[in-house]
Amino acid sequence: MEKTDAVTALAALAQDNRLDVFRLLVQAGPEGMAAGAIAEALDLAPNTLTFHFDRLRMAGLATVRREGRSMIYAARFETMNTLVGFLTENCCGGTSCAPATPSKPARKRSRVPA
Amino acid sequence: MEKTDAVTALAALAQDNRLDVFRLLVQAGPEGMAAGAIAEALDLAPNTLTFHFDRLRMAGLATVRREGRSMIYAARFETMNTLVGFLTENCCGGTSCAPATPSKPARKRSRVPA
DNA sequence: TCCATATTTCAACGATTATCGAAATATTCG
DNA sequence: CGAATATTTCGATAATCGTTGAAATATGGA
Repeated sequence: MEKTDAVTALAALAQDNRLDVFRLLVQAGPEGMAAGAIAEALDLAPNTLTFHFDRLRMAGLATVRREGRSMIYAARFETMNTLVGFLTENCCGGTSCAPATPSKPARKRSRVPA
Repeated sequence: MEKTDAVTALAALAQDNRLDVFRLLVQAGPEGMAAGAIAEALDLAPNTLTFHFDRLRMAGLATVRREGRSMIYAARFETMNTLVGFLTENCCGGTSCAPATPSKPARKRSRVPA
């Protein structure tokens, strides 16, 4: 991930309403949510919402698809994970840094002992 | 973590020079770095840098301490980790989210928060 | 004390941002 | 077709942002 992509993604999340939208999408899961449903859930004007959707989409944090009259938005989880990795890159000069970092190489599920 | 704290932290990271500063601090580790050293490393005017440090500090992403004539800034890792947790809260409605490609069994990577 | 170093404060400026209202576009249904 | 629904586009506006230059503050050393 390029730095400018990271800045774009962070900027997309760094706004009250947009963060609400994104978190709602995250909770909605891969199936996403109709723009109208989001507008109602967050009490936002539809045109304002379009503006925010654009930002999220440009940042690679959301996708759209049309379904009848509705536009269905969904979170792009992969981008978010990449972003997190970018932030913690070379953390503490490469040495393991004390607190519970998500960049840690996560314990592998132990194989079934022979 | 409150939503407004998350927005503040994200906004603090959502700027080219500030993201550079933060990542430099992350890589510098808990001991931190002198303002002057950062200014030199990133080629930024000292007053501009002070402005950015303030943002990072207000967002809880950095700390300062004086050491002689220098101000030593260090990253606050805990805040960053909390922020990441906030973003992925209730991911996919609590069910394990299989990101992006449902076709492949997907390599194990980021852990799904409980 | 005086001087150099290191950093901060302040006022200004152009640029970007989020929101609004009104009008436009796309889709479905009768 | 024409009406209703769902969303987007456009133009305007106030607010916030990042940078600059000049001046101020704090520290350590001669």
